[in-house]
Amino acid sequence: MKCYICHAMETMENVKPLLEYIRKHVTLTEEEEAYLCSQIALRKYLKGQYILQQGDISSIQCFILSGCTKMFYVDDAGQEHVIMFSIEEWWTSDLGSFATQTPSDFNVQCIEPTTVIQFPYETHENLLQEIPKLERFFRKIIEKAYVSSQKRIIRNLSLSAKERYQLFHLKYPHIEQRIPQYMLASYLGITKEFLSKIKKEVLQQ
Amino acid sequence: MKCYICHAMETMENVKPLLEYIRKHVTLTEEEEAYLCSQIALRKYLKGQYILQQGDISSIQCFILSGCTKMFYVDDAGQEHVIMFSIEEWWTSDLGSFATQTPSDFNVQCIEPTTVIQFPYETHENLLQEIPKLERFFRKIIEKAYVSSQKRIIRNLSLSAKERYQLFHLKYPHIEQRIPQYMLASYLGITKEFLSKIKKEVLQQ
DNA sequence: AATAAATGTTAATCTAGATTAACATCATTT
DNA sequence: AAATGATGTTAATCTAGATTAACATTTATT
Repeated sequence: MKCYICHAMETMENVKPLLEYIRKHVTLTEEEEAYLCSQIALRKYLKGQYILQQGDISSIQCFILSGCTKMFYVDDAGQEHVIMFSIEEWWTSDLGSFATQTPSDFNVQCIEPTTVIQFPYETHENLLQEIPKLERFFRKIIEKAYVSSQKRIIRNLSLSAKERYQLFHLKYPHIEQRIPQYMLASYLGITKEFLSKIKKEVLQQ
Repeated sequence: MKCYICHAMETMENVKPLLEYIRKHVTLTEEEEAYLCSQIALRKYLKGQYILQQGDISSIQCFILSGCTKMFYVDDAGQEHVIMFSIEEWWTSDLGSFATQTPSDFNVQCIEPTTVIQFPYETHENLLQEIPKLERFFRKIIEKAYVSSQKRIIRNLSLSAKERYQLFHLKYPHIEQRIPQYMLASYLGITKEFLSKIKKEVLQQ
């Protein structure tokens, strides 16, 4: 099978993680996989580059092959609020803006050099109609995202800042290592000064 | 068309709001609609009854025909945290538990006498495979739910309690009228005493 | 009509986490 | 290696919202 992204054999490799990921949820035929590949594109971003900016309509859904992104919201007071981090084998984009084709509330910025597979909106909707199994796949992906979003709401309502930090530290040690501490503080909903204090307390215990 | 729920003509009325709601998103044939109706059930709950209890696996997805429910989480300290209210023309259930068939983190309780249309899990999955347009429909519903969940996270991170109250008051005045104030406080993530104080301030302005 | 249960209010006191500001490290560029 | 910018720490002070507890009002039950 020839790579539909760059038409060369060697970079066929790039699509593999995506196909394997999809296989975990649904089983596509070889033709369907090939067709899927013909509809997507590879894109590399430098550290600091934006995949999406607040106010723009999200035209792509991105599957991360390598790198790390943060999705954040800048409020009226100019304060940044990190909504989520995304790393390899996960999605990044404002799904709301993508699905409804309305201006996004969020920014998505690369905090490492990042390589993604892009699903453009126009082809995405057709693709799902042509391959209902993909509709199923995306439904399941969104379900997962929704569930973790709900869990985040609970955590923010019922845990103290210290407990939230400890949970993150336990669940996502590999992410903690890759992001500056002030961004984690923003994700946890606290100031960097307070996170610094918490971490000291946790270490002393 | 005969009613598949109760096999009587007069209660065919009951399914109408659901069909109209579905029509806003996808177009089903008459046969598809009939088949859908054959797979669902009507259920009435009294005020105070539980549709789902924390720890149980959610076996049904519910579309509300009339009434009002709250979904809430009881934390380790015994504190209740309201995640969402649902009224007519909306869904209620722990989608996470339903989708993954794992024990739920949430309770869903009726705060009014409530009538719902139920989609049982076993038939739901088949239904979606048999009618891919319904797969699409549910994908869109979940997208919507996910988007509002994300928005809630932002609100909780970037707005003060007073601002959150004012927003709720503006956006959901019809819900505010139907729920006791202490439940709204829980939804807003504050104590009932503090909400009482806020409301007084807002009125005096 | 009387009582109990559920809901809402007020005010005093307390605390988790914010703010400010000065300083410390570390990484990058010249 | 000096300098600049990005990141992290510490400590003092401040505040939004929690807690407690007493009381008020509304609604349901006998």
